[in-house]
Amino acid sequence: MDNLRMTTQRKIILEALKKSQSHPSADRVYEFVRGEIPNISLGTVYRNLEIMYRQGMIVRIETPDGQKRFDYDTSNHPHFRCEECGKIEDIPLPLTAPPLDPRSEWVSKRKILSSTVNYQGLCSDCISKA
Amino acid sequence: MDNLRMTTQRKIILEALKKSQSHPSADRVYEFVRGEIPNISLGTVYRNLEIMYRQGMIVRIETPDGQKRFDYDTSNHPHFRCEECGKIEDIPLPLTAPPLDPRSEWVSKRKILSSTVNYQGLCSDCISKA
DNA sequence: CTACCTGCAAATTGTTTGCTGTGTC
DNA sequence: GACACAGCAAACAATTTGCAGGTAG
Repeated sequence: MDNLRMTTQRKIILEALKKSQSHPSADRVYEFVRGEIPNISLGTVYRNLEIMYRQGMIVRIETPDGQKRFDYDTSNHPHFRCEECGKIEDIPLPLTAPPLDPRSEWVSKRKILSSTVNYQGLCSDCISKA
Repeated sequence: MDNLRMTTQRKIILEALKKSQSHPSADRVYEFVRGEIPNISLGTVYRNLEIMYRQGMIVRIETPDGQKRFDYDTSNHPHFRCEECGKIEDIPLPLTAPPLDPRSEWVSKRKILSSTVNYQGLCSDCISKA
């Protein structure tokens, strides 16, 4: 039941993510992949992104505009989101969330598994447009 | 055009958020508010949450389960999300994202406006259930 | 009195799912 | 050859929007 198959579709979807710097939405991935497999279905794209996400093969990013974005890079790295155009970029600096003191009472009652850091602002494109 | 009115509905929605510790979704806010104004419409709740969010009166939180949550506390504080039950809690510790070095080339090309820190794991309820 | 706002319902948007045939391992 | 997976379309869930009447300032 957990036996993954590397179908042509899955391979190309993963490839699309790998090539893209832009953390595309399912929709964008669909558009791209249709260049290679014109009759692929949107459902297949969603299904594969979900499966690969659950496998930990890719990362899923929540956004304020209600569309999930996907990232090929599974290393824990911070994202920067442009508040103007919505673009999401990787921040190429080693940054991690401050560690939670395990001796604190609040922390000791919970099990902390992971953390994420995000920055927002204006990207270089949107700055030069303004 | 940016002239806000404090209608009964808006007041009660804000009140509901203020009372709630649980970072409710629009749906939950709707349920609560119906206790006071039985014939309020869900559209009104959405409209008001959106307006108040845009005014900076409240905070909107993205979640992996595809429902936005809202927070009365607009101070920049970290959230903890339980991966089991989806509950979102405020972390009562002074924690901020690491500052970005403005001298770095990457940073200098952008305008950083804000940052958020999030932690994920298991809440105390879900630990004791396991 | 003037727009902003409400309730209602219909429309959109993003995503999921049931079905039936297919291709991977 | 079994069983995960594809395509297709219909179903869903969260949120948005058009309209006509109501109300705060």
